[in-house]
Amino acid sequence: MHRRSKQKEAILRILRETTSHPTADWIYEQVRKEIPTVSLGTVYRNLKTMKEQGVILEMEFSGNLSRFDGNSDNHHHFRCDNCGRVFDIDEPVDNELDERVATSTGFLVSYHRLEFRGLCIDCQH
Amino acid sequence: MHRRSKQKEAILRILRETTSHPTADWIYEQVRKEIPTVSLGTVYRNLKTMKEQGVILEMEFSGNLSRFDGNSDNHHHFRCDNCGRVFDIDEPVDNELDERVATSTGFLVSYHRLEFRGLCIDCQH
DNA sequence: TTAGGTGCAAAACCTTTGCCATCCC
DNA sequence: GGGATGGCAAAGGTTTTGCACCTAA
Repeated sequence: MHRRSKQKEAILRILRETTSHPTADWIYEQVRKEIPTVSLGTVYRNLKTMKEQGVILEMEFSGNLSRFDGNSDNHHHFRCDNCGRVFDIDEPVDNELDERVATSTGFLVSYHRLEFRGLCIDCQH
Repeated sequence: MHRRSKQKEAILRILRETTSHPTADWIYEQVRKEIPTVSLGTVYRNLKTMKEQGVILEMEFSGNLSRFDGNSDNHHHFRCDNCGRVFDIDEPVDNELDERVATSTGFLVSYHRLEFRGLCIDCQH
């Protein structure tokens, strides 16, 4: 079914080694340092596959380009409106919220995403 | 400074008349019904301007295409993972959350966005 | 052996932009 | 009149895809 390849493994490792929520292109540049012949298409293909398998998280809510997160646990993000960097926030996830919304709407709520916006420390001056 | 045009007024009116959080292209199609010569570029230009002025909200977190919201008050959204529709959720906004995160991170937190995911009523069967 | 993965390049998509005509104020 | 706005089309940038070749199982 799923085969291993050094490209796929490099992509996942690089994603897990950083906390910077990189874009596909950034990941491509990093992979290229160890596999110079890798193609951008391969990076996109693997990111898409891993996202569908729940191995990684695609952050669809962070601006123009998609960003990826090697940690697929449910956690929150802070995005700086000035420099665009994304940080993990360890505020606990409130699952009661999902239940309240499920009750009031009749929808089946599986999870929620929380994104804080503002200015990071570096950009407040 | 800012002049009026029937294109701009039509775009804003259409956006305010719907609760469907449309894409730029959907808005373009609607505007075209009353102004057949309108161009997609004009729709994008005006959406961008209104977004910068805070008149409308761009929902950057809803999938591949941007979606727009004629209601710029702070409120939450539910996105159906099956049909992709976006609904407003009237769960109250918790401003304490922003303060907690500000305290623990040192960031300046101006607001947060909350997006629920799951299946809407129509897609549960 | 062979289904799945890769590289490459083209295509597809969404969004922005330059240029010139047109319209408001 | 003169700056703001629009129409058109081309450019830009990101993501997807078709195809021939390669490779892990």
